[in-house]
Amino acid sequence: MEVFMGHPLTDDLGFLLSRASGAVVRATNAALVAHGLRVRQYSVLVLACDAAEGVTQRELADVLGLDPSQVVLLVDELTGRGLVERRPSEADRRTRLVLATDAGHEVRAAAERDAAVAVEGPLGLLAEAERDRLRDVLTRIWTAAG
Amino acid sequence: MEVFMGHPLTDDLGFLLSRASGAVVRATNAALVAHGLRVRQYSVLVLACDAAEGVTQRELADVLGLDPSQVVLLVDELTGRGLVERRPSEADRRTRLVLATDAGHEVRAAAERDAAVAVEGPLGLLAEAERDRLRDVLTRIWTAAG
DNA sequence: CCTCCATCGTTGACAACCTCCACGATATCG
DNA sequence: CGATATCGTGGAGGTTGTCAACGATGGAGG
Repeated sequence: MEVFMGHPLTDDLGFLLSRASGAVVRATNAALVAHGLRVRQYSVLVLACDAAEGVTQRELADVLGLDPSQVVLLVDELTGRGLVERRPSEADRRTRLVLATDAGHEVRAAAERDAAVAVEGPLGLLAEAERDRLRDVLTRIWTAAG
Repeated sequence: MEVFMGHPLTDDLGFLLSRASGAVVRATNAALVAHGLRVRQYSVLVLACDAAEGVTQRELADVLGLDPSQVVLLVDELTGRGLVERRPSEADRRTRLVLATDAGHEVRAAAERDAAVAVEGPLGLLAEAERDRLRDVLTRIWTAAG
């Protein structure tokens, strides 16, 4: 593998980004199977759990960078497992608020613990200062891309 | 969007990683359509171009983190467009070396230029020192994940 | 009030991608 | 020679990304 170090491709930030991202996602997914979740669903669950008043599906799509049609399916799966529920909004009857159930909060807490452990593999040897710096850089890349 | 800053999810490195990765890949793909390529094929082409003696498909799979069966299809598409060719290896007749054609080298050079421009959007505002640091961190994440 | 236009959720379709399993051909080790 | 491993290939099944259309609702302007 060292043969490829210094290679034009392995120096490419885009390539490194997707490679690292894939590795972390894989590790997280492996940890989440125990809870019957994939990263995608887990992300929706977390956002629903942290929004006391609920989240609209449009907001979920914007934050996660997904097409609204994907959010529909994700929420469908989560409601099917009784982890979240859709509630009509009184303010805007076009939207449907997604709220986490009690079971949803429990699963989220358990999954969050396992996911954190799994991610220690790829990210464990990063110092806290490095993580902060990485967070900052990645956030800037994201916002710059619009 | 600012509503979600400081949120448990938007602080998650895995989430930020896949979000930033997706943004860069999208931008790169948009730039590559003009050359009839996607990032995946482009990566294979680059590796083939830079290996004067050719690359085995196994090596491609390892470097790119892909299943060997995916590499087959990618090389098929590139050969179909006349950008690379498969040549039997004399040393090991199980393997087939992938080499870039003259047309492949030309397309690679043109695509590389456009891709670099497209990526300036998401990555442009990073200082050179930051890019180096990011490269280092991402490489370590990748190798740590095995 | 009413009309025009934007937005939200939903559905459907299609291409791309990932993951796993199995096979034939070849290499390597004992 | 024989057992085992590796390389490329093919195929199946599930997940993701992207796009177009639709009904229902909201909002702005006449």
